[in-house]
Amino acid sequence: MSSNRITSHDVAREAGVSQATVSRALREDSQISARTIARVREVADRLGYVPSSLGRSLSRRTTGQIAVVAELGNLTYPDTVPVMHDELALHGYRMLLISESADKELDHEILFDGSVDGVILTTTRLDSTLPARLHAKRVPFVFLNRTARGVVGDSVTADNAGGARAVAQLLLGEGHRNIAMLSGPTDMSSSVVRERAFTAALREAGIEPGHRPIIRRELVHESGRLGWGDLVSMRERPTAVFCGADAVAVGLLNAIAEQGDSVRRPAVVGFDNSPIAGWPVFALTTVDTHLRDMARLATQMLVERLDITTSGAEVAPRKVVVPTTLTLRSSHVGG
Amino acid sequence: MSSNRITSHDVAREAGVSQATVSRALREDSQISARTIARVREVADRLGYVPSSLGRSLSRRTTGQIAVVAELGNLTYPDTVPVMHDELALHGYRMLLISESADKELDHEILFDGSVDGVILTTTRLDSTLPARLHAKRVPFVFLNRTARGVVGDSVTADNAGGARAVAQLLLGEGHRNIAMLSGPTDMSSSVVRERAFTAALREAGIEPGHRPIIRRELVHESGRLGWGDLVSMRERPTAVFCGADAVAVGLLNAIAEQGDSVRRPAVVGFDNSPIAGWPVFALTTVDTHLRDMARLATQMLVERLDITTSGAEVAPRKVVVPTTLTLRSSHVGG
DNA sequence: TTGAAAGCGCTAACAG
DNA sequence: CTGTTAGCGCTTTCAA
Repeated sequence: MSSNRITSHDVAREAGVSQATVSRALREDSQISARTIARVREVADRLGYVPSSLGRSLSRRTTGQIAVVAELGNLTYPDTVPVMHDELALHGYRMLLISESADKELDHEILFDGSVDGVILTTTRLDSTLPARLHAKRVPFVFLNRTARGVVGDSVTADNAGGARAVAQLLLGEGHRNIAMLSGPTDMSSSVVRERAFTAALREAGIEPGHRPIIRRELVHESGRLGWGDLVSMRERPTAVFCGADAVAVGLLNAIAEQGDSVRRPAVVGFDNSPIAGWPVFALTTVDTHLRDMARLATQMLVERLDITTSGAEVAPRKVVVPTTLTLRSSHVGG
Repeated sequence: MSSNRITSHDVAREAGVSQATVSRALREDSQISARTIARVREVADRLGYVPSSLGRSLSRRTTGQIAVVAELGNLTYPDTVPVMHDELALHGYRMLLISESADKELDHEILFDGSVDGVILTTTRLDSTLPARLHAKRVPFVFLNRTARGVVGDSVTADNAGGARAVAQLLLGEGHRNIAMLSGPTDMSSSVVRERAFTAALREAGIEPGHRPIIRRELVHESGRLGWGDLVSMRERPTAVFCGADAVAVGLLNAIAEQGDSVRRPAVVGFDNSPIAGWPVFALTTVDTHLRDMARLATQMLVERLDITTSGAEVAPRKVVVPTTLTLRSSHVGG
């Protein structure tokens, strides 16, 4: 039935002050007398008053909320989301986690209906219209490890090209001459860059097209399993495989494990250095993208952007590229 | 500078109707003439008008938003969150994902400040004050695979006791007589029930206390690794280990793998049947709690509860217990 | 079928 | 230091 919500009016009446005074006292806003503050506080506590974020947001024209668009299936983000959450809290913002699956694009209505002050994009595809729509609606945003076609915006990206080149050199140095890549979709900026740099490095080393087959799928566990099926059916089976993400590499290693010890395992290298890569059963050699650092950086950039926007100033978008680190374990030696 | 937001007033002016008519037309609310609806729609689209959820929520006294309190470290929830999201969407609700870490309890302010209509609790500890506070503030909620001490509320739980008993029988049937348990914290309802039922089953089978050691830690990967350290230091090393969650079992198997093939591996059984349990490298025998079904059920219960609350009726809390299924793979035979 | 007006709970001038 | 008064953008009577 009736909404039992306690409002600032209730507190005001009970404390014998005006509603505005309650509002101020609870925010320690202007110079309200210590006595009044104490009294209002006491009454508010006693009544269990919690200010309505709806009323506040509507009145202030700012919500203090930031949306993080993340993909649940992605193994890397249980790591990064807490970082963003804490960094946002540090600056007085609340995090709204928007979960997105690769298959179905969300309507994203919540990003446009005034529920949030800004957005961190971690899943955006190259041809997504989302960034442009955010731009048109003046919703500040930042890309984390992604970019979109023809869209200007703050971004933090790993040095995907450098990482991929390092992998190429590692594998070539180990003597491999037939190296496959289990790459990601062509509309995923990070994956495209990795693939391109990797291919280029192999080409420069004189590896022929037939000896650098590329298979593209979503960068998920299942793709690694499917990839193994593709590899074994090749006439000359590659001796090494570069996976566009750790999730794929792990799927591949799982598929191989399923065959038992009979098969000769190719060298396998991943990308991301997600926690699972370090699990002894995989001991995955991979490229550390320092995602937690990237997440913190992206968050800070968005917060700064929010300040800039509020102040009415104009500052050009900033693009930060974070160096990667090759992380050697044992999967890059075949078995 | 100024907030460029387009409001229903802007649309009204442009369409030559009143603001109220815009509101109605866009909701196809009362009997607005088809012509007016069409015109308003056209103008709204052209102007890129998106209704403010703040204004709507404040006016309606209901937000259409449901918070899901989940733990990011938990391996099971990338599976369940999409289920809840879709089920909520089906009923016209939006999901707000609140990430919680085991270490630091969030302030949960957002659950009380009018931002949401209801809450799904998936991480609550036995002695958490959260459920009681929600109850006091009349915020409808439902427990998913959890309960709290002395709190009445709708809940969906797995038959944790039945599952644990099934594991005991399996291990006893395999001839084990010295069975350890890597259990969870004593303030986690699901874990407490599993441990209690398991211990009882072993006791009934005449297994002596010294042959059913229990080690309690958070139900996370790291605990499995630490647990292996504890096990190897025992005078009579257990031949089988029951883990309170798949995450622990996987950590344990990882620790064992680290030692190489030299060690005799104990039988290992997990709980949850999270996707990782099915990975060939682990082939984890475990108890399927059918978490996706549970998640759907919990969501439906909350939606019903919301309807009940709105209608002003009184319906006693419902407790649903979902049967578990023992899922045999190969980890329950030692090596 | 539509408009005018009140109000959801808060913040923010403006007085005093 | 505190009260009064306008809104923030929407929904919802009540009239017309």
